[in-house]
Amino acid sequence: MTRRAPTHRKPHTTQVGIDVVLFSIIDDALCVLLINRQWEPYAHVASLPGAFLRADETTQAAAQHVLRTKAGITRPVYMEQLYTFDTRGRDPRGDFPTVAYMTLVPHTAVPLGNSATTQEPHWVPVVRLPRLAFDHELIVRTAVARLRAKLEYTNIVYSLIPATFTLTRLQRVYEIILGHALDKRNFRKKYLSLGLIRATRGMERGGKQRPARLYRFVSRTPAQLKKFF
Amino acid sequence: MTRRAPTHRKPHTTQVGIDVVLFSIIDDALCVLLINRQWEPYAHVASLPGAFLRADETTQAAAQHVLRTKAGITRPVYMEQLYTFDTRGRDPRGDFPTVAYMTLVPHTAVPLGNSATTQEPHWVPVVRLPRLAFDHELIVRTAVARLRAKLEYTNIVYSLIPATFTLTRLQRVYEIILGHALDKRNFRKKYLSLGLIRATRGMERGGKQRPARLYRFVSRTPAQLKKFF
DNA sequence: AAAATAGTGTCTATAAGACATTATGTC
DNA sequence: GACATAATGTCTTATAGACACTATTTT
Repeated sequence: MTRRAPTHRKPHTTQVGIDVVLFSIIDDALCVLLINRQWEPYAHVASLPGAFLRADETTQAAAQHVLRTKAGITRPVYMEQLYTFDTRGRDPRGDFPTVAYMTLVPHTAVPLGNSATTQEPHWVPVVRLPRLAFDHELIVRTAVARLRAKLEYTNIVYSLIPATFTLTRLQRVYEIILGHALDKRNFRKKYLSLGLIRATRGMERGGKQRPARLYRFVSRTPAQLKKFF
Repeated sequence: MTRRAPTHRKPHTTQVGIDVVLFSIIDDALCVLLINRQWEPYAHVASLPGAFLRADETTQAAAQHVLRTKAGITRPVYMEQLYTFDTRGRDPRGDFPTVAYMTLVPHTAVPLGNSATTQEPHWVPVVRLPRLAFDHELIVRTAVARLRAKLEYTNIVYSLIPATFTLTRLQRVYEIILGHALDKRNFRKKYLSLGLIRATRGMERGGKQRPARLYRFVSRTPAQLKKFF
């Protein structure tokens, strides 16, 4: 930021929006958390949970605040800034930029149920998006694209699955997000060679079949990989 | 953006910064355009050209306006939104977010020289950055990382070189930005196989040696590639 | 033993990387 | 003809992708 010449014009200020795209895998579908708007504009239309940036708050803190108050998420999850949207005419109240964040949580981490502050949050598969308020469809599509891309060269799936998981489950998550089937043997060969996960001593029982070995991520913090999928 | 409940609190508004990282290749170095600040804070310290977002202006339009007024760039160049920075304490005048854009121009497109509005713009190799105002060093580093990454899977180099160019020159640009040497035969084999560029009938004369064939990009618009470098 | 999913290896095709010589201009 | 850069191809290695059967548990 460069300071302007000292003119006498009052500096322009604007509201800044914060929107959060919260992804989770539910019932073998990539879902996004939506709420129903209560007031105009777009009353009763689905939208992303969001807020206005408040004084002395960073956009990241604001996004975390949205997660807490709108989705009841308190545990740390993966979160990254997605993009700052400011298409003209996105909001009938006037133009202002909105900083969108993308977050990932295992579905077990999200308490659902309506409360006074939660405005009927609900999960919707991204392939069945309803009409969304503002430019939120664009935001969701951008987030899906980012998620798919990042899946290929980072380890961020760790944030979508429980601490321990079977390789079949991990592969399923990849298939759900990427939208196409993967070869079982190639997936295992490649994933194990990355060194990101390690076998535990546990087995997943409960099915009517041979139990599967449980794995876990060596590290549950974001990492970039040279080569991936 | 979700509208808040109709409280009686006045909505918070803030200034929004716009900063532009303008890259060009000059004298075989990746350079960034800096200006010298005239006023506090950080008077006489180098900084990125920037501005405050004005009323009824998109961030992209604001970035383009900065390009025009601070760097004299009128021709279309490659520009993309980089990231929105809002680290605490970046600006002693208070915290507000700043939307950074990254743009690329061939050095021939940039008229240099000081004018009333240009505050001594000058090109500085990114490997020899001086002290920068605010969090501009972080912004430049982020931009360099983005540029390097994008070089590998997009065709955006077209915006850094003249309309026609030799393969040696193109390779040089890649080497300069990536920071390491590339094999001549492998580079040509791979680049030509991508189908992004086409040989012209022209040759580059002027040296004391065998003239080199001139090529040009088939399309000078951004494109994503499946595989690249 | 039937059902259901777990788990495993080879072969082929493609891409990446190392590497040196000949060609064609200018002076 | 000396100089300077242009232009070109092969071989090796690594990675990606296709592909099918055996193993282990539950009921």
